[in-house]
Amino acid sequence: MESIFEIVAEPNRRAILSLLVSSQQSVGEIERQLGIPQPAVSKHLRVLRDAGFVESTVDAQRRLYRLKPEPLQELDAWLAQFRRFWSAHVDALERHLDRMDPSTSPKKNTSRRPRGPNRKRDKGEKK
Amino acid sequence: MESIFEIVAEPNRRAILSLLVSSQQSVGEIERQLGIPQPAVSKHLRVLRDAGFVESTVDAQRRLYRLKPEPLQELDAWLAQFRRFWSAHVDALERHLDRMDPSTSPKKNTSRRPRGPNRKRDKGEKK
DNA sequence: CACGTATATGCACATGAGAGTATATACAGA
DNA sequence: TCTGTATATACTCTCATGTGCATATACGTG
Repeated sequence: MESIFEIVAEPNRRAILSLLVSSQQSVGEIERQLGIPQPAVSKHLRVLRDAGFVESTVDAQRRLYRLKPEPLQELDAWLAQFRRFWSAHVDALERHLDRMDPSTSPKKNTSRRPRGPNRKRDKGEKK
Repeated sequence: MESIFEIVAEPNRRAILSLLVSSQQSVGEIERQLGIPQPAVSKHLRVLRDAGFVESTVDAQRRLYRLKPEPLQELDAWLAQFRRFWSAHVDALERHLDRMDPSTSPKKNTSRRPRGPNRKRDKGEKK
């Protein structure tokens, strides 16, 4: 199991992660809430822990699992390269709609669209 | 091939997406830049197109592929549920560092930890 | 029309991963 | 120590998927 992307590709693992975002859970609690057989839960948790998505502490016979942020932030970092791209698309869509029906887009500027060489989008992101 | 997560789990597909973020490319250009055999490129592009990650236009014998934003935004939307979580972790780290060495963190608040009701950890959280 | 280029597809194959079942390990309580 | 609970692991099976290779299709040019 190589990349964090493959880890997250599994639906049950995504469900587990979504469960853990609210609070830590024991294996049994995860099992009951998701309806996944216990060995499957343990195996997925194993994968998630090896990849750094979760960590566990021991509470008697129970193991309490909780989220760790780093791998998810890595995902976010990979996705970041596309944000500039799709915000540009939103801009284009807005301009398009603006041309078709001015009443449907926000009234920020009722007149012409602000063309020119400097269109600042990207809300302060670096680079 | 079900979910957008499985689509993105494949390293070559991620490479293709990253290539396309700068500009549209033909199959041959992708092939050369990534060193992937042409049938493999075509197959991955097929998967990406079926999932809505890319679209293509015909230019003589070439097909020019370009990115589409929606599936990537879906990924982003899924990740969104964890942002609150990891920003809370950053806060905790800041508080921790603040306690250890006040000079390393910004001077916004010099006093004790300010967040009042924010401090409810999930210690007693159960059902 | 024949040929070269560009891309897509069909097929066989190997590999890896998730599911299911059974079992092992750890712990608490009587 | 025996028993029940909680979790982990081992093993097998099945299936999907990526790859390689060959080939098909599409298009432009001479």
